[in-house]
Amino acid sequence: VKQAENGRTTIFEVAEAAGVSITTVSHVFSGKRRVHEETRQRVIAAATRLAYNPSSAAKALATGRSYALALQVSFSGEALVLNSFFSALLPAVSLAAVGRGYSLAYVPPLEAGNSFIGPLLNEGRVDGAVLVDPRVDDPFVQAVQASRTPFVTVGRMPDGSSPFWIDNDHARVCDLVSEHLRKEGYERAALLTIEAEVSYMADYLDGFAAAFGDSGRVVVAEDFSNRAAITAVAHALQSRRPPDAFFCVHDQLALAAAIAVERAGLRVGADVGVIGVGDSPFAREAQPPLTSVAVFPERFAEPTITMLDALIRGEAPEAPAVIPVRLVTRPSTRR
Amino acid sequence: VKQAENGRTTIFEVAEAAGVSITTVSHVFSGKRRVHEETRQRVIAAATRLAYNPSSAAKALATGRSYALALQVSFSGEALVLNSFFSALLPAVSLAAVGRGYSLAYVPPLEAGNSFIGPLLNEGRVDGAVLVDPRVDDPFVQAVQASRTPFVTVGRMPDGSSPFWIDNDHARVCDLVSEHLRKEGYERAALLTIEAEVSYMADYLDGFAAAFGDSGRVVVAEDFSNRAAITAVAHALQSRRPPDAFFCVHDQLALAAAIAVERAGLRVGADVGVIGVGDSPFAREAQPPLTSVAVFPERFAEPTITMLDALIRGEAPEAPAVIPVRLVTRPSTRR
DNA sequence: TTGTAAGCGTTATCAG
DNA sequence: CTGATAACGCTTACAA
Repeated sequence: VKQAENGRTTIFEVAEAAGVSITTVSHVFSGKRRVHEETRQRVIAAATRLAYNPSSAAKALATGRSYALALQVSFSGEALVLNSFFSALLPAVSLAAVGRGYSLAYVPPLEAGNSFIGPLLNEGRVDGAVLVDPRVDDPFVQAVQASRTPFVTVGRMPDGSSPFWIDNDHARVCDLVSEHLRKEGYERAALLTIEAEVSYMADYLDGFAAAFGDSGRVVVAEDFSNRAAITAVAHALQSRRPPDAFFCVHDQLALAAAIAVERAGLRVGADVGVIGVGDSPFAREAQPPLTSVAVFPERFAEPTITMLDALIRGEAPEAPAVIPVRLVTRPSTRR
Repeated sequence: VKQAENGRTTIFEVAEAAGVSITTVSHVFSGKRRVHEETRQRVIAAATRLAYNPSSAAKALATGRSYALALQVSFSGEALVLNSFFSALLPAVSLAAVGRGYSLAYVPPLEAGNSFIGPLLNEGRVDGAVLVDPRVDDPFVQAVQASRTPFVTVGRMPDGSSPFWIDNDHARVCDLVSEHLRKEGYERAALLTIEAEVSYMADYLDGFAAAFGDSGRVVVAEDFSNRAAITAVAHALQSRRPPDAFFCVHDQLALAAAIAVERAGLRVGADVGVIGVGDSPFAREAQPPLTSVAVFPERFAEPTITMLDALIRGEAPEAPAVIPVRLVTRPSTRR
């Protein structure tokens, strides 16, 4: 019988202790074939007593699977700091992955030509990837596609190239917002957004145009900073027919918009409505509290992992999932 | 010669194509022994042509190392959302890990008894762990110690049980703050903090006591929410000798403190100084802008991975690293 | 400077 | 219901 030199208990030792072959031990752990209950108990007992843990490396070599997934977010820096969606998504996805026996490797945004993209994908370190807010020109996204690694996106591929995605119901967001603003009597809404090549930006542009048509107007901030948004909003407020409401694609932009409105000597709510997306703590605790469309990052976890797991195992994945949203009304859109 | 059935190029195919043994191919890639330059070139050429990538699973099985690290943060939810330090730390650490050939597995905060803690650590999926703001009673932290997995902490173990850590220079934070407040003429500073079993909380309590002695006072908020902090600060301001400055252990608390000060009819800066830690975008863009002690999460990455790598390889790690901080003065502490 | 061959600890294919 | 045994694709003594 083989003895472990490095201290690890091996399948051989368990087999000997239980008086069975390693084949049986393997099957007790994998559940891939029936094992007589009594035998099973003996094996379990022996394994427990010897503190046996199957080596993931050996399993990986034998099966060709690593039982690890990669998760990448396309942005970092302040965009990440200010993104409460991601902060909630990451633990949830990780937990769901772990619940399926996968570990979750976090991949930072990588620059083109980064020499670590290849190894990660081509050395068989991961079985699949979760791409959050993917951009078509992202080097990692391209490498994932090139290496034929199964992947699921959170948010859609902007070019519609992948049918495997989970996304917020952005269309519904637009509907909820437009309906609410109308009901409150706002007439000249503007969409406050930033330039970014992710799918939901297009959704908001389309949805906003559909809901507001020519009466709507699009204001683009340079980036996610307060400074940029304040400048953009201030500028819009000085125009001939200034907007009387701002539909902001992110709470962070909404906060800035509210500040700009007040600096212009107008009242948030009574004069100019401000509404955001995300329902972050910042929206809740702002002065005045901001109306926002709540999204639920935790709900992405299970569908995402389920879909990716199916893809990896070559099974037919379920249809793309659209996660519901909810409007939370607060004083920033009350007249 | 073995042929790959699953499509992967193996070391055997490269060896044959280059007219050498697999041993030589192995050494060309690992660099663990000299290979004649000409031979080396042939091997590289063959490997490139065949798109060879060494199987990480096979490598792991042969060497006993997984080339993966785990990173865990002890908190989640709003505490995580509001923590810009972590959002910057994660990509930086991941990049540094990847630069050393490791992938980085994100481990969510796990509850005691979670059945996935064991496998992750005992199946040899990771060679080491990074524990961010560890708490002594955290199940994962305990499991890491029990499994004898090498680990480095970002922030110290509250019980001082591990000498392998990287931390902000919290003592210096206290010095900078007290010196600054004194210079600006504030005389009755209060420390605004929350209850949490992480090392830096103790640092601030100690540092504050040392700097302000009996003239100092500690105000404890229930949690990191604005509501809790506002309540605590409002209460303190109503006391007999109200503080004339708040030293807040986090920018998030400082923002709330500023709100509470204004609601009490006092002016931030002129009447009551407010100073935070983190120098987050929120501090920068607040009204008035908040004085804050800047910290540099990106600087944690290299020292952390270097230390952990040394530990894993059984080498002597460098001394604990203390990362410098910097005071950023803004109107919230200007009289 | 290079090669041979024995592991590493599983899974999976046959055969009983 | 259970076992032998050949992969899986590397690393690393040991030998030349």
